[in-house]
Amino acid sequence: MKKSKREKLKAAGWAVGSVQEFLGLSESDAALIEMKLSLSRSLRDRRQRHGVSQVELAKRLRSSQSRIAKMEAGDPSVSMDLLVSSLLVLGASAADLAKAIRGGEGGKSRHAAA
Amino acid sequence: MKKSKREKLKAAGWAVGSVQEFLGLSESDAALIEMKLSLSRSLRDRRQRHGVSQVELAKRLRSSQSRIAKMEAGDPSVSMDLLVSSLLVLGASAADLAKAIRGGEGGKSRHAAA
DNA sequence: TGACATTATGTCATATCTGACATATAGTAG
DNA sequence: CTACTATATGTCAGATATGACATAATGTCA
Repeated sequence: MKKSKREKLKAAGWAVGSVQEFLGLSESDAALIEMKLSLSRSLRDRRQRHGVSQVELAKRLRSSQSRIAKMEAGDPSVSMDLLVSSLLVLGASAADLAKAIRGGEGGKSRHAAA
Repeated sequence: MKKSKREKLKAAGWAVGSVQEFLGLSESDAALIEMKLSLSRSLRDRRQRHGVSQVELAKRLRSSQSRIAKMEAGDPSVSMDLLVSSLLVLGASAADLAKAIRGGEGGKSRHAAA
């Protein structure tokens, strides 16, 4: 898929949502990126709701704090596998994942459950 | 996550469904693997329904026929990113993806739509 | 202010994934 | 049988992702 474009996106600072428009990004490339961003938002939400620090999550994942940070920052260098693994480790179900992929759960609901 | 276990799984021939049991596979590792298998089944289904050959799909993805075959065979060497990209290229929507991840659409419905 | 916890950013060696290629194995038609 | 198309399997050099590490922000509490 040519990673260079994703790098450019990151560099450009871009507003979240509807990524595509600004460079010749194919329909499906854009969709994939938005999915990953949605997952990364879900990850931060879920981690915080569970009161887990990045360091703690890194331990559970046998990864490192810096990689968790990159995940949550939507860094292009993180794979979908890692994002999904992280959510699973935080107890997300397949249904939760499905919702996250759709873009659901992105914003903080005002009166969220624990 | 230690890829070695996945390799073993592949080597063992395993029956599809409920992968976990047989080696000390963590709950979430197993879930990830089952998700990927579900995606690979969806991929084959969708590709065939669309009457697209592996060679043709490879072209659209700028990948190669052998990689498509590996994807559909559930080879441990394929990333979730690639599986998802492939489905997207075949016109799958986020909702379709969500369903696939859940394990939905695994079996061929007898009177499926085009 | 300082001491501490948490998160962000950058770099790098190594592990893993990827496309390409060769080749094998069906299946089908002539 | 041959020729052709589709799919499977193995290998490998090059690309990308990964964990680890250092270090910089940022925040909090006294």
